[in-house]
Amino acid sequence: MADGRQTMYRKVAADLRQAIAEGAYGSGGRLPAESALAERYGVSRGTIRQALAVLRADGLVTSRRGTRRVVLGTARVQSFGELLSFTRWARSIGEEPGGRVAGVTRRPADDVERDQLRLPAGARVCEVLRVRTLSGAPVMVERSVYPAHIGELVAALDPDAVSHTVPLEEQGVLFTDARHTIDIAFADADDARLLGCAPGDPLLRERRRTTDPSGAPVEWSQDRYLPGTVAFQVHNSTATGSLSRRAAF
Amino acid sequence: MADGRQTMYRKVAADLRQAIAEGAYGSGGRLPAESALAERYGVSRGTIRQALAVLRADGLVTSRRGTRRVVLGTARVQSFGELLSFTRWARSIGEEPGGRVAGVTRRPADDVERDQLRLPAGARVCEVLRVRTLSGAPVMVERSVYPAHIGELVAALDPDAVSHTVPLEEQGVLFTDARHTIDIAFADADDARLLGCAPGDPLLRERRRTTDPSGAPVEWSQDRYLPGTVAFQVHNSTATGSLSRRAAF
DNA sequence: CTCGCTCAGTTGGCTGTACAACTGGGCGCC
DNA sequence: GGCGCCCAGTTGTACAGCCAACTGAGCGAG
Repeated sequence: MADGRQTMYRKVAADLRQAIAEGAYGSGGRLPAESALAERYGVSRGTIRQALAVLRADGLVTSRRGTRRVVLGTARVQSFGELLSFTRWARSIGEEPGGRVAGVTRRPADDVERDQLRLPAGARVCEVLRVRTLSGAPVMVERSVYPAHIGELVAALDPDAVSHTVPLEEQGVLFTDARHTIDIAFADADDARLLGCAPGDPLLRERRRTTDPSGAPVEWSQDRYLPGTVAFQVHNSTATGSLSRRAAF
Repeated sequence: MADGRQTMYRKVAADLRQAIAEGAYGSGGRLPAESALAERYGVSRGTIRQALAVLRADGLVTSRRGTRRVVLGTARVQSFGELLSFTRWARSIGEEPGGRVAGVTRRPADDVERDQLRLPAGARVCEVLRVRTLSGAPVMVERSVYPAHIGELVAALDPDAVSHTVPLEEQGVLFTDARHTIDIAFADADDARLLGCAPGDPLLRERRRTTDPSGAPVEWSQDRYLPGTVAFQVHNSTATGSLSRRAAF
């Protein structure tokens, strides 16, 4: 995994996460005080607070002034990489992912794409249509739009390659931030053909804009899942919020 | 709003958020250095970093070692209260929310409910079925399950009350953490009758478990939206993640 | 017995410091 | 002109300390 940088607070967070998952404090139980953890791990209280902030953002523990932290749940949380890459996600849950490129189009960007990818007028993009499978069964259709210079890298990959994100990262294209919009769409002719459903059938749609470390958009993708195959789960709190409800356009 | 506690880092975050929304740094532009902001606001760099962590979690700015922060977008982000309360959300986007209680049931909790609300065997719950409207048009059916002691408070409210969360908070029932699971469901007879669609029509489903500051579950709700009325939007990054993809059961 | 107060314990907020890791641009060498 | 090196600038990580705000339990008054 790429985020295995060894800092103290990451190590503490990972250790606490495992302890919680093993039920060391029970569900609904209380964590030791920050000062006690600081002594146990031999670090300052600030470092412990940094580690706990990670767990709080993941929805594993509460945090309230005046009382010790409470364990909220023991849910396994996915890393950013597992969320972004269908391949990594599938493997992390023990499924065998597959994929097949069903079409590559090079064309001028439309208005939405220029806005999302922050491209100048007249810029060209590369769109990849792809069906993704779990254990051989089609599950999702992926329409990814890339700026031309990244699209060339994608188009050069093996059409049967299981993962696109992994080779892209090896070529220096990094994904660090993503904005997801989730709603319902209805299958068009391509969707129906690739997923084996009827045109007009409902699909769970995830539109995603991904950016690299410098904040430059690198991908604008629309994924359509067959109902009953995946669900999206989010945690938020008064302290850390990243989910919002939007009026549909 | 309830989260208006005046701390320095919140004030700085709010000020920077507004400046970004007004385009003071441009989209894709660079923020001043932390040290410069610290001097401008007369606070320490640590406080500035706390404020910037808020903006980063909201997906407004990047953060990368070695270079100044980059403005990712100017999206308006909802507060936790606006997300949790349909009423507050509707008002924040200038729509007129409405609601009508279509049924209240008191019964023993089933297995899922006992698990979600962390109730002992044999505990009873109160289920409220409710249709929500925007400008008079039905948009969503809400099935909320409360532990008995909270359910009594809800049942005592005016059936035509627009908001349930606001009076609940006034009676000391606070919502601070929530876990959302989003997928597709199909309309049953109740949904069809209340929303004016056909049984079997697809609906965007949000299941939500909400907890209070002490970590005790206070609500287990299932909301079903008509397609094309709302979408859910999430931001995540390698630094802060709260979204995950789940295999459907 | 019950209610209210006090108090130790705990987390939130803020300051200040130091060093490590990294970026981007400028400078000089070739 | 093009290339690589160096360096100032910037953010990340960690430490230490202080006070404020709040919780929960125990104690005492009524």
